[in-house]
Amino acid sequence: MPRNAEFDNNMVLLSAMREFRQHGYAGTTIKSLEHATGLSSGSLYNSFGGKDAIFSSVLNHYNNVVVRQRVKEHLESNPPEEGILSLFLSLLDYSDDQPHGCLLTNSAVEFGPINSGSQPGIKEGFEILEKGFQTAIDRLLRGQNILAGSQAARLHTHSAAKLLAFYQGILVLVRFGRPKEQLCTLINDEINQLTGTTT
Amino acid sequence: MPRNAEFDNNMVLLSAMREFRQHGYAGTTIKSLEHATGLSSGSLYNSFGGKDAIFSSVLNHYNNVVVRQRVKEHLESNPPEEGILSLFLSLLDYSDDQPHGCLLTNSAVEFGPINSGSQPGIKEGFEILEKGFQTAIDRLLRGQNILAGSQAARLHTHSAAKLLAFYQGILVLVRFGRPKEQLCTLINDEINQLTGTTT
DNA sequence: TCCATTATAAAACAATCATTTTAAAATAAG
DNA sequence: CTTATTTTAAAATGATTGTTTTATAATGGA
Repeated sequence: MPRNAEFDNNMVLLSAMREFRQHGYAGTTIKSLEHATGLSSGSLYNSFGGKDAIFSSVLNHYNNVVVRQRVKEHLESNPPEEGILSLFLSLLDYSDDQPHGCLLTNSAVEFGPINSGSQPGIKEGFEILEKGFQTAIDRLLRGQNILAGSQAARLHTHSAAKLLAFYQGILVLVRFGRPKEQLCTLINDEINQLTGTTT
Repeated sequence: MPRNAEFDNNMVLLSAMREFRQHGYAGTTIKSLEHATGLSSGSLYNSFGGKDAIFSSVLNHYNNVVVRQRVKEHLESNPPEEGILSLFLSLLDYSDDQPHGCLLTNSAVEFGPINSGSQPGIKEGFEILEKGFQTAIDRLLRGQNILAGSQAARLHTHSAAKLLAFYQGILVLVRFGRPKEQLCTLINDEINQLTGTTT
């Protein structure tokens, strides 16, 4: 076989990811991807395919290096109540001038219920998140010796979905530009209420 | 003065609103607006200005006929706990095949923290919502005879912001296409937990 | 009626879009 | 070294973008 590519595939995906997170799918052009990645359109089309395919690869990469990483680092750590809290607080870890926002949230909103089916990575990412929340909650209940079926357990029936909703809401507010301090206290309040003993 | 316009301004704004809610700002073209409104681009530019200006008018109209209307109908009604619940449940009132999503949520996510400043209507809409939540919570506390500064009151310190976050999260999940039934039980759980007596 | 002013529709416009083609440069295998 | 194959960069392509221009139709005020 002749000639090897001159670029690092992961680096290119990372650059493209930043671009899509900031400007969305429609707002990102091939030209802006050329500039961001340093590759010419020829190389981009040669190694990834069209814009759709690039986005698919980016989304897949995002699920692997961001979403799964977050779940593993926070939601599978001990103790679960601290992990859940630190996961949410990690959403505020961005350079103060421009929050990048979540590619899953942004894409789900941009594509809508009809077109989001064309990007399976969105649904996949949501499932990774929700399952992560579920396992954390399961461990939380077990740690508090709460019997399955009890009233205390019933309070946590849909907690995974609730956490997912709260998660998406926070990311909308992050993307909207809410001050970090506000979101920080907001998160502490909400998570402590969920994980704390019945106060 | 000569000749009057042949169209109803509010009808045109309503059609354009549907288009922007479904496809976003970037995903909506002048051609699609021509088709949706029945006007030619000439008329659109003549009466509203460019695409930006059309979107501004639509956003303003959305705040007036959707957001303020929702706040007035639900959050200023009695009793407040029922109003808050019915507000959230009203987010699920759409024809089953295609939820339109919230123009504020969608726009905040699409524009991002940098460009959203160019559309003051977004910030304005968020403020209308949050103030509505705040007044409802104030009335709720007063109705429950909860003293300001008490521990019970402290539980509700950031409730308005929390409700706003939950509101945005639900709308992301709506836009993502989550089944209504799931979101319905989710909403009932969350709001009852907030408004219910301390269980 | 006549005219000044506006609304309307269609054509025209340049810029930008995603994508393809072209041709030159590069390299692993023989 | 050769050569077949691939990467790469730049130019070219056709479609679509937002916007402007043009010409025609319409109407309130004099």
